Amino acid sequence: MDYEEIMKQNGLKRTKNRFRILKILDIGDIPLSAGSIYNCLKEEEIEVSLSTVYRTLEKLSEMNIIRKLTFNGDNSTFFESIKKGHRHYLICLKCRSITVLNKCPIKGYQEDIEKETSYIIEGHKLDMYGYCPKCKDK
Amino acid sequence: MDYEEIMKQNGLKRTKNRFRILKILDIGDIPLSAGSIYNCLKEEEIEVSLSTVYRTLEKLSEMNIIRKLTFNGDNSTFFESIKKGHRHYLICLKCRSITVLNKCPIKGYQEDIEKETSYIIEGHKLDMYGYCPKCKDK
DNA sequence: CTACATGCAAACCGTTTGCACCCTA
DNA sequence: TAGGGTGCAAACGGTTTGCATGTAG
Repeated sequence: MDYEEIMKQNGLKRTKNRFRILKILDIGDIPLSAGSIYNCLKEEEIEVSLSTVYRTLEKLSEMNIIRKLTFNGDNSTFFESIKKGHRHYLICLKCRSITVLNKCPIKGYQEDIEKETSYIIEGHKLDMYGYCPKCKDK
Repeated sequence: MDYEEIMKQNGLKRTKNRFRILKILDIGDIPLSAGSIYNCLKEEEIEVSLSTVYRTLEKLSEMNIIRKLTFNGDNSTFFESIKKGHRHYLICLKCRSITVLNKCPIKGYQEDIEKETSYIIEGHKLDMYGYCPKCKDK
């Protein structure tokens, strides 16, 4: 089901702003903060207010079209399209750059924890922290 | 090496406030926010300002006596003693309670990523998200 | 035409900082 | 008694919200 469908079903209007924000999140390969999405739009000479960006991101999160992420050491929230699938991240402790990791080593762990704790596990988040090739030598 | 030694070596004074905060972090078994530490102190009828709590936590983090943690969906930072060792967490998406998981499924993954990406990996963070036994039925 | 979307400015809230005073070593 | 520690209030920065206006359906 595509974005238009999902929006229609949830009674959301399909506005230019929403599609622009979705496009930015679809094209980029790393999670973006509200502020950097806002800056992308500005660079494209598109006028949107920051609050619209936040409100849009909130709506899209509620509709499970995008997901919110936070990382240790960052004071802002990041967003990425659900289409990116299940992934992990490698954060540089110096320059804060984000690298995507597609390999997931968890597998059976989730089921183990579910049995042990009687929780219903919805998902997990695994981030690696270290120094990227550019920063590690300095 | 104990806390006193570490503080002495870093030229930090050993004040009552610092030991009180360390004690709270040592006793508790789950990560705490600055605000909840502040409240603990209040309950013990100890007068400390919130900014002292923050400054202390910052110092202790720099000295690697405690570590900072952030979780998806929380807007505050959590702290725990390094003495707790390497652990993972299970966060309830409804009541936001935190459960500690001692099993770590990562092992070889870290080395694999190090080779693949040429990063120096310092550590990783794995959190599970789901619904706790109390919340899952509601 | 109606309900949702948006811009703007103000409010929010966790966190940080400047400054004067206090206390440990 | 010197230099770090602390309280208080103000500043900060990311995020949210109230309100009046704009626009999709």
